[in-house]
Amino acid sequence: MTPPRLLDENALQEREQTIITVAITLIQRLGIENLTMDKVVAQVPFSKGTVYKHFIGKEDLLLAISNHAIKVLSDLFSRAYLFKGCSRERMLLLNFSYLIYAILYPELFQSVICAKSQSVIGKASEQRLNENDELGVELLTAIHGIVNDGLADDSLTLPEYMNVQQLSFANWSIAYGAIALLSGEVESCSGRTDLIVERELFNHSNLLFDGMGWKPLTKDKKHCTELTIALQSLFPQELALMKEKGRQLNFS
Amino acid sequence: MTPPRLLDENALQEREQTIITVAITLIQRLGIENLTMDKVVAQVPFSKGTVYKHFIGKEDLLLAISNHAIKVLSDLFSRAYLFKGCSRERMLLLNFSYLIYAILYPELFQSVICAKSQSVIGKASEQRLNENDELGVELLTAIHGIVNDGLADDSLTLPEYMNVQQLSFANWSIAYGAIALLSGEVESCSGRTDLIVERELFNHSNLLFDGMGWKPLTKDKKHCTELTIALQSLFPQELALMKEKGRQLNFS
DNA sequence: AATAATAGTGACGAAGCGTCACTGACGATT
DNA sequence: AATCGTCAGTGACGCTTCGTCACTATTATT
Repeated sequence: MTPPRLLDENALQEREQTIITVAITLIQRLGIENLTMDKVVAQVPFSKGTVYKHFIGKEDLLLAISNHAIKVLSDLFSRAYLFKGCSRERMLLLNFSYLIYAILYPELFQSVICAKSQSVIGKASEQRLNENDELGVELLTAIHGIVNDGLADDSLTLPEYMNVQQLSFANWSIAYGAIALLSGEVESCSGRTDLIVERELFNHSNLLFDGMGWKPLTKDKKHCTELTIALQSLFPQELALMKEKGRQLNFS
Repeated sequence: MTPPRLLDENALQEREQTIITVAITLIQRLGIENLTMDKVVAQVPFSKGTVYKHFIGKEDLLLAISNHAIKVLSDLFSRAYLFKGCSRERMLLLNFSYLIYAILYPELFQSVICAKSQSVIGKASEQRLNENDELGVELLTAIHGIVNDGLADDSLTLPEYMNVQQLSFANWSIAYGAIALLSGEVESCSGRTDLIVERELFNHSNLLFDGMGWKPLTKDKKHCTELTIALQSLFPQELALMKEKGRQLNFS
C-alpha cells in the first residue's frame, strides 16, 4: 500500500515560517524572557502538538529564530561586500551594517546571542544546528572576501603571525564587542556614560585597521564623511526606518 | 518596647555567602541553565522561605553571583594594574587576567554575562543593582588607571577625537569580544577552526595598541616573551591551576 | 463503505517559582 | 510564672510553563 501524501513540503515550510514570525513578534512585544510556547500556540492557527511537530522544543524554536536572524544580517553583509569602494571602507561599512542590524532589529540580535548559550544549543535539533553552522560560515565569507580583496590590491598586508581567518575574526570580534556592550537597552556596561555606540564602533574599527596598517590610514584620510555617504547609498531604507524610530547615526 | 534583636548582621552575611557558594557549585555541576531554587534550597541548611529572605527571586540570586564574580575579577585586575612595568605591557596583562579568569572560572564568567540580560536586571533588587554598578566602576578604574599612566609617561597620546574613557572602553571591548566569542565551551562562533583564544587576544590587543600608537610598538618590540614572564610572576597560582586542568596559554 | 496511515488536538503530568499562613523561640511585661 | 508581642523560619500550595501522548479527524486506497 502507498502511504498517503497529505502534506506538501511547501505548506510545511510556510507554516514553520508563520510560527517563527509570530514568535518574533511576541519577543518584540514581551521580551525574549517572556516568550512561552503557550503564547506562541495561542497566536497561531494550530495546536501545540502541531507546533511541536516543527520544533522539538522551545530551544529549537529559538535557534530557528536565530537562523532567520542570521539570514537577515547576511543580506546586509553582502551589500557591504558588494559596495564599490576601497576594501577598508567596505569593511567599515560591514561593521556598520552589523550595527544597523542591531539597532533596527534588537530582538533578532538578542535572539542570536541568546541562541549561542549552551542551554539552547544543547536542546536544539541536529538539523537546525547544522543550518546554524552553515549560516555562520556564510557570514564569515563576506568578511573573508573583503580581507582578501585588501590583500589582493596591497592596501593590506598580513602581519607575519596572522592569517586571513585571524584577521577576519579580529574584525568580527571588535564589532561584536562594541555592539554587544553598548547597543540596545541591555544595561551591559556600567560606567558607560557618554559612550555612543556608533562613534565607538567607528573609532575601534579605525584603530584596529590602523594597527593592521590597512590603507588608507586615518592620518592620511578621514573616513568620516565617506562613511556617511556610503551608508546613505547602501542602506537608504534601513536608515529611513531608523529615523522613524528617532535614531540617527552620529560619529563626529 | 525594644524590638528584640535576634539576628546579628554577621551571621546574615555568612548565610548569604553560603547560599551563593552552593549556587555556584550547582552551576559548575549542572550548568547555569539548570540552576533552580529548589535545588539550591535542597543543598542548603535552611528552608525556601529563608533563602527568599535574602534574595527576592532567582534573578536576584544570579545577580548576587555576578557581583561575587566581579569581585574575583577585580582582584586579578588590580594585580595587573599594580605590576611594575610599562603601561602597554600592564594593559596587555590586564587583558590576559581577564582571559585567565574566563578559563579558570567559566561559570563565573558566564554568570556575569547572563546577569546583564534584561530578564535578570528587571527582576533583581535595587540594592543588588547598585552594588553591581559600583563593582562595574571599580573594574573600569583599573583600566582607566593604566591608560592614564600611559598618557602621563607619554608612551600613549590621546587620538584627537577620543578621551580616556573611550580609550579604556576600546580595550575592554576588544578583550570582551575575543573572550566571549572564543573562550569556554560556548559554541559561539562557527567557522572558528584554528582560532586560539589566547593568541587572538594577544593579536587583537597588539593591533589595537599599535593603532593607538601605544609605545613600544610591535615593530620595535615583540611583547611575547615579556608577557610570558610577567604572567608567571603575577599569576603563578592561577597558571598552576590551569595546568592542573590541562590548559596552558600558548601565543606564538 | 472499509481500511490504513498520517495530521492534528488539547488535557495532563512534571517541574519550577514564589507566597503565605503557620510554628516556635525569645525577650518584655505584668 | 504566665502572658504577650515580635520576628526568624518553614514547607505546602497555587500558579505557570513545558512537552507528551492517547485520542480524534482527515484523506487516499481498495
